[in-house]
Amino acid sequence: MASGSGSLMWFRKGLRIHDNPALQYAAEGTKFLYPVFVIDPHYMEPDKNAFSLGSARAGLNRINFLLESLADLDSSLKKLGSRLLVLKGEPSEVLIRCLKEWEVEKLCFEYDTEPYYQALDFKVKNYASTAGIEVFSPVSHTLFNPTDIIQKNGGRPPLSYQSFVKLAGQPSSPLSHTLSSLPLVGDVGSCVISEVPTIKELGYVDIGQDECSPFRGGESEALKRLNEIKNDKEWVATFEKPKGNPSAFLRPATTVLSPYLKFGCISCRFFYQCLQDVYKNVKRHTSPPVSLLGQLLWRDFFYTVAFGTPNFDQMRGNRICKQIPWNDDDELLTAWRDARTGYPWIDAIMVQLRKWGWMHHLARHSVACFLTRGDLFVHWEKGRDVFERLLIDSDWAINNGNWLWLSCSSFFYQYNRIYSPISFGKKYDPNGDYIRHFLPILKDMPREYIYEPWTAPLSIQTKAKCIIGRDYPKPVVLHDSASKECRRKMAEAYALNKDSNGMVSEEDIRNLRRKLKEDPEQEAKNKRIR
DNA sequence: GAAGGGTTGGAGAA
DNA sequence: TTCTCCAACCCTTC
Repeated sequence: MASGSGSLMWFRKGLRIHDNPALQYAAEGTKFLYPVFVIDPHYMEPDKNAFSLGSARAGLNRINFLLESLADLDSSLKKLGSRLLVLKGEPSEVLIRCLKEWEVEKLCFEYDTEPYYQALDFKVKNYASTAGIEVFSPVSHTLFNPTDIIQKNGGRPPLSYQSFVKLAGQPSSPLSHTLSSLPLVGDVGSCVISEVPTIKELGYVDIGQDECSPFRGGESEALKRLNEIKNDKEWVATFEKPKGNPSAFLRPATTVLSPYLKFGCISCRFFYQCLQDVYKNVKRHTSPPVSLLGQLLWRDFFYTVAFGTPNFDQMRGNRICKQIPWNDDDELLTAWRDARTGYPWIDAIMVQLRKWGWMHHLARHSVACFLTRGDLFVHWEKGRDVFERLLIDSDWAINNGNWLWLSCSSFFYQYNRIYSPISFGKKYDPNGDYIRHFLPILKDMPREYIYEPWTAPLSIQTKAKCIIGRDYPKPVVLHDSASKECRRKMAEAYALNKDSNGMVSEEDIRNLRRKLKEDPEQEAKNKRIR
């Protein structure tokens, strides 16, 4: 054991050959290389109790995307004279067993800032150091090292994009070296190794192509997509994030590189370099924060804040999160989750999420605002959970960061700016083609009623073969009054947070919740009495 | 303490 | 398509 002549490359994210410093270091000066991926059954195997097909932690689309990424990685490794060794079990136990059994002197894996990996890596590193195994764990999932930025800022993460950019400076460059071959895989002893499983082998039944994500996983697919983007210089040069069209689904208005960045099928540093190359060759181009390059900076911003903020993924105990007395209403939550709000724009987006595991960022904004501060006043953590499960690109730092943003709990505070579940979508897609595609029950509804079908006369509903209240639900809330009510609640909650100077107790929240439940008219009277 | 700025609101006017 | 107003938030900087 230990002090052998092999290297173990532990893949988790970073599922790529290009710009992979951990892989490159693992392959250097070693006789044997063990490229390992551990399948955690909890993450991958079916859970019948979950609200959608998938495991306890991930929806089927993301599991499938991961399997495709692994198969692509395996195929690339094979071309280089190696292969992916797939093992099953609790990752730290499996890893430590491999380290014990194989002759390994170097353990290499990409550094990861997520709490899950921090805890996991702590256990594995601990064992490696007692066994005298060298550990190499470089930062290559982000452009910058979040630890450095937090240190530069005096130990706390910067809380605005602008202050982050000032601290960040220039990102590190991708590796220029391309691997042409890899060392042989060593003897695996008694460890049970398998090929990358298929979705069926994991215990899932095949679902129709119609019902699943059109985006295929893997480094090859990612590089192909990046290449197409690079070739469309005009598109790259004029990209402005807030101006994208959320209803475009035949040709999405963004790069759809997010799932590939999430799993590290593509290197963000390589992507950054490609964008700079395009910018160099055009007369003028957009700039951060709205440009494509800006999107990579936003990604690093969220990674940095998430890493430096204890309890980033919850309201309680999170010092940058406003304490707000959200409703605990399961009926409203499931109506939203299952695309039954009665607002076609909202429901179509939720269907796209369920089927594709991806939707445009403004569509995400629209439904996140609707669930939380805009209409339903349901806790952002509940919406976060749904996104985390169903998105193929769900990324711990970015998903939580955006829910904090959209719910006006952190980063963004203009709670009066509410997305309308009717006019926002109509602005981009007056005919409702997006709705007709994802909610075919409404496909024959005339365009003047497609965003508000409950206002259509019964004769029109009959003709469209869609009776509201029978074939498609009535709205769960009335947007005009619900959004007004939400504004009132947000104002009250903000006032409480201000008065308490960031020290809002559980009891304060309970009291405010009780107060907000009172009749608004009574509330007005109360104010006058006071 | 005031002023300026904030990737992505809506509605109505020009 | 671009503007102002709505009502007024926060953080950063000075």
